[in-house]
Amino acid sequence: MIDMKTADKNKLERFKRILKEHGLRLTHQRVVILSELVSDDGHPSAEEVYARVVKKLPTISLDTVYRTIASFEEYDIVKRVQVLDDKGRFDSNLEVHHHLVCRRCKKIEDFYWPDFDGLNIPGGLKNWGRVESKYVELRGLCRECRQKLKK
Amino acid sequence: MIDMKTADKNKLERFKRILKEHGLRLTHQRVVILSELVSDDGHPSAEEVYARVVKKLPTISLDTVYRTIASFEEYDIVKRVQVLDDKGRFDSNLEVHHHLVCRRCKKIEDFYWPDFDGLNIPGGLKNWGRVESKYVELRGLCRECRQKLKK
DNA sequence: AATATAAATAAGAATAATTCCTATATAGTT
DNA sequence: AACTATATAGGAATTATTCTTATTTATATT
Repeated sequence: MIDMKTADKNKLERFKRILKEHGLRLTHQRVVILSELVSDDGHPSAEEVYARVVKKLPTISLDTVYRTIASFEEYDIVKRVQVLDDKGRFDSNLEVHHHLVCRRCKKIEDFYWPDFDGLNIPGGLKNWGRVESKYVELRGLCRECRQKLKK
Repeated sequence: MIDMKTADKNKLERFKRILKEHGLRLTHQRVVILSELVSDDGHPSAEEVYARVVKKLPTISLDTVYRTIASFEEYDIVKRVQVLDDKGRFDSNLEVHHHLVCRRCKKIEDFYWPDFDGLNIPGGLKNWGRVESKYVELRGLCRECRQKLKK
């Protein structure tokens, strides 16, 4: 907390502003959950966030973690990531980015791809409706899992 | 079944070949489940497949549907699709394709995007591991849902 | 600083999706 | 037609998530 990165501090400030704007209370639980989310870029699940938060707030309930993250999602404070046949996970990186997913260990890594971001979507999609975001998922085997499978 | 499209017939033939190759039995249940999957391009969930299959095989169990689809996945007979905070759904379209997803009604529509398929992934990803597939998800509001929200 | 009150929380029950267990049935082989 | 290993049905179990309700607490008000 003391050595928090500037970017993380900015996220916390933005967070507090959003709570105020929407008349949401600045509870101890919300602050701790958000801090854990912004300091963990490993796309943790609700259970994983709970495991970390409970060390600081021993009486917190898992439900509070779920409920809190759900409201963070609603106000665009974090985003949900869903990888095939895995539980829901969360991401506090709000920049336009994409994911590399390992099919074996389910590790999720962020990456940036401006060439893709600039690509126009196929013309034929015009009358589907309104496309709001474009997301790429690259799937494969991460280096560690490749090594393990070779043995 | 009588008016099955040629493409669907081919899928059934490929399916039978795969079963044989792997020493899997050609059960009545597997044939019916596969038929429902190939004739439904709406990306049904296991429950939805079950609801359709049970009309033809009234004693089939939901577990058989799950188990069967899981083995279909294993042998690349169908693919799993996972949309944010929705249940698992299945896709018998085995061509390289991508998805349009409506955030409101969760409808999933296939689309093709050769310009994307030809794009090289960022060089910096070289040492992540082995990327095996590239998948795009366009998210937004479908036309119907846009209309409904305007009212 | 004390009080009021609406919102948030903790704890556990409930639900939904999926998987496991086991006795029975059956596809493919002999 | 009989054999045997695989697959199935049915229900129990598990996992992830959400709901219910009594209690607590953040914030506004006094």
